[in-house]
Amino acid sequence: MPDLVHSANTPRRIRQRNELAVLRTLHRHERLSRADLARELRMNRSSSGNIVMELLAEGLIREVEDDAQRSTGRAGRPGILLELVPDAVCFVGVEIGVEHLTVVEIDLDARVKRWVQEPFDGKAAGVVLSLAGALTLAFGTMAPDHLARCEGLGIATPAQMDGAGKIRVAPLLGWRDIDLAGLARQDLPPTLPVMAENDANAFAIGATYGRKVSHRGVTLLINMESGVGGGILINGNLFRGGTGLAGEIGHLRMAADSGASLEGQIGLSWLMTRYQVSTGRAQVSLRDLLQDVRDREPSAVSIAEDWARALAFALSQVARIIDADTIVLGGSVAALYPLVAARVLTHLRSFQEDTFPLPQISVAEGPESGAAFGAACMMHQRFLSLDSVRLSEGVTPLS
Amino acid sequence: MPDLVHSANTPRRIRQRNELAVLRTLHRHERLSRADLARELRMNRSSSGNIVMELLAEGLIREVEDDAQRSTGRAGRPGILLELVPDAVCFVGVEIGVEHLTVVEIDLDARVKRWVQEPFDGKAAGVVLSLAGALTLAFGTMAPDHLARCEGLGIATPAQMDGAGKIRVAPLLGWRDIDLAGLARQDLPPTLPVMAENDANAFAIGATYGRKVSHRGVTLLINMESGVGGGILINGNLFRGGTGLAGEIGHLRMAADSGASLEGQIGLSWLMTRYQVSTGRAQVSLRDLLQDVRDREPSAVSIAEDWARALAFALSQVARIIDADTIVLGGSVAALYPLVAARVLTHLRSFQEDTFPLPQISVAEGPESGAAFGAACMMHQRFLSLDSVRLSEGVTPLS
DNA sequence: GCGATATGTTGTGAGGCAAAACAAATACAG
DNA sequence: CTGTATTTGTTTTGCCTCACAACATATCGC
Repeated sequence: MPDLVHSANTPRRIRQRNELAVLRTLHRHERLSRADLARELRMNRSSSGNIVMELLAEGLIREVEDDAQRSTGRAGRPGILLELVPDAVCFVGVEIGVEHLTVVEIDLDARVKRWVQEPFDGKAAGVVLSLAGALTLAFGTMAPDHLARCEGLGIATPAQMDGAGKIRVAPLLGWRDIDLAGLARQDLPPTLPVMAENDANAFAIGATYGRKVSHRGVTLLINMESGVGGGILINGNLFRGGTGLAGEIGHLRMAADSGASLEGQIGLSWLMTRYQVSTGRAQVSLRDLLQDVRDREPSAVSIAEDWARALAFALSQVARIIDADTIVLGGSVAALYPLVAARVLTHLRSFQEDTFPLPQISVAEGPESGAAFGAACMMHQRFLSLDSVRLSEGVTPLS
Repeated sequence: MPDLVHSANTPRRIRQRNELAVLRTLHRHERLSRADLARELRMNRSSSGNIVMELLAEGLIREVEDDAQRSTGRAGRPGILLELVPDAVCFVGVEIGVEHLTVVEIDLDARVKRWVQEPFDGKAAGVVLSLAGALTLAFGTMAPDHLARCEGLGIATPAQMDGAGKIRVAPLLGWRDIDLAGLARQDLPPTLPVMAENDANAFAIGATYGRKVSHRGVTLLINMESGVGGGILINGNLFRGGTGLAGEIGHLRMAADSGASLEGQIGLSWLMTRYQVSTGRAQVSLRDLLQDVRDREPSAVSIAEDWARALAFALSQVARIIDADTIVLGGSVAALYPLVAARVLTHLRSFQEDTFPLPQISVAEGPESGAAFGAACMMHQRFLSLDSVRLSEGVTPLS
């Protein structure tokens, strides 16, 4: 976060800020001319032209060849559209989970170029083997020139992180006090930025990153699997909280006088256990439960109703505190939501006063939702921020 | 909020940023020399000297005369200490409450120069009379040259505000859809910045503003009177949420299957009602209750215990979601906290896993806690931000 | 008294943006 | 088809801000 007080503002920094502004604007709007950029950023055409010239030379952007776009209908000389060069750089996200290693590679457009997953016993492997396996899966088959274009590695793990990015404790993996990013840097080019992040937070970043909408405002992401995690985004930026645990709502209490946690009432484990009891079958799956709910099977509907009520309670608690205007549900259990959306909204309304605005609720979909993708997006976001390594090239050590 | 994308960065803006950085650093550190400033802001001594020269000419800062400070013990020429000129500007905060009008005036050091309160029936008065009364109380006795130095008016009311700063609805006052700041501007110099804010949010700003500590991190403020309001600060900046209602925890539900709200279990009304019932007395006061708790009067202790438990539950819910590292309790009811702090912490610990760090809890004190003071601080903060009017002097209308 | 050290000030140079002027490319009117 | 209006991209000029280096100033310690 660029702190007004602690950063000097030199003429060189102006240029860096403006270059980033051009890149970010181009990422948002896909294709713009130099004049469009000047209008959007409220700078002179001469300035935008100058900055564009530099970015063209760096190979980060290019002029669009497509002549179909040229006929604009307006009078005047048509502008030359500019766009990001997707393959100019790449970003890799890795998720070290309890059961899988997942690797996602995205380009400068933040589009997925590669998705790899392999089974993995995170608890048994230990830190060193886990990391080695993840790095091999990520970079093992990558050509040297491709690796050289990599501008960031993000690592997501189910761990509590401290403010400095070190793992405080990861119960599911049995880890404690580990500087995962630091360890990874030892086996990678020294210029490659590496960051580690909690998997729920990474998921939160990824779940909204591609979308044009909802970059503005407060978004709550909830990831529902066996456990229930969450993350909060404020104006598209991750809100980590005082100790990196913001949004971790799985252990939210359902009442002062009850030991029940949210995770225990809307998580996959609880759903499957209840479904198992109600059907009497030994083998049950989420897919079956969903079908039974669709078929209005009474016992399944009852389970779904309880789920909806617990979810609505949690959402109302969170909405009351952070006043989120958008809520995105992810994880396999999220598939249950569309079947009971009306019930959730009814409960939500009953928990709030009439004047309190209800948030928009949607379900995350597609392969582009997951902690690995989010970790890659985190590095993409970093590349387009003032922390970018591109900016530190010119620093000279104090003599 | 300075948006990287939507603001051009001109050489002129560098200077503005750096002037602000000097003012803010001086506000934080009280007294610094030019060389100190250069080190702190990582700029050249010549630059800091140049900026200081300009600020001296503007009359916002001055050189300290006090020669006692000069002997530093170190070798080398001692620096000339600089400090803000407190009376160079002033900021006024107004609280239009249900029962009182309150006005607070602070100086550039953010110290209280004036505090006025008068009884008032907000519900009966209506918008126009309320505002007129508030403005008269604030500016009626102010000399013209003093008014000219006023650089901001903040208005706090018990109202839901939208993102643009307009009142959506204020149930306690019976108001709806009112642009309070706009109305106030009509009767004031056009250059005077005016902002309206929810009283709980204003309180939150004020409760931490003076302190050197806790400017960093996430702070939750809770104001407990008849009602219970709250506000969230992230790195010293108010977090308003998607619709300006973040931190409004008074109506937090205590359980999914109960209609009880937090306000109904820790607010002043509930405390007094229960105390009244337990003592059988017709007239009871908070002061009496506190004394009875100190005297270990069993029924009073029981009330306090329930209060502690409900408070701990609410704090644990909030901590789980926003991961606050600091909690500040305010309002008259907060006086109960020191008597049961240990109980609250015990409950809080029982609601959380062992690995979850507990926040620091403290009680706001002194006249410098209140919505009016907070509203004044909000304008002080604005003066030292990029939104400051000082910066818009040089803008030329587009030709 | 003298060197060491730190501060404040001055002059020079480089980097960045805005404004204005100009060349290029298109639409439209006649 | 020609000329005008309009918009874009480029070039030139000038101004502003900062960093750097050099110098004058002030204090401490020997």
